[in-house]
Amino acid sequence: MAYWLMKSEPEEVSIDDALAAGDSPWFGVRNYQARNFMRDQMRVGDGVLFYHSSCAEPGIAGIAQVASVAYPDATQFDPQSKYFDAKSTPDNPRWMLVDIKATRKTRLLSLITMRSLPELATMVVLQKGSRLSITPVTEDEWDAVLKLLD
DNA sequence: GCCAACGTTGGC
DNA sequence: GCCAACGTTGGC
Repeated sequence: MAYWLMKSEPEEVSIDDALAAGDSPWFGVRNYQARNFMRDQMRVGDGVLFYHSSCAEPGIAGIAQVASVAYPDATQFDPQSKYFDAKSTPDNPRWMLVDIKATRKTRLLSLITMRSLPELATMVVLQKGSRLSITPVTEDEWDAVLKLLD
């Protein structure tokens, strides 16, 4: 079992949206490293910290689980989508995703608070220059975050 | 809106 | 394969 932090812009998909939707595809990732985490390393049942980014109060807003293995992101084939990729074909899809199931909304653990806590200092998302939308979380970091959210 | 940091593209 | 130019992310 592994753990992850996944960023979502709440204007697009918030923790409330995700809770209402049930299992839903984590569409729109267009970064190879983030794709590779989903394609190669995620397993059903992995723990996910649901993070709100590009908003007034960025931070961890809920808990989720990986709910499927990887499969092609349908938005890459849709010319109407802002995630359309003309260089990708159904025979050779470039972008993969997993389904995510939100399990609960938590109080907001803000980025500012996260930065102030020594037990979270090792988190990849907090490293200087880090902007990956999906980052691995260690078991110690996961335990520390859940303890803070209790 | 700014801009640091990082990723991608494409000419050579 | 190098690397300059350009694009994107995302906090502030």
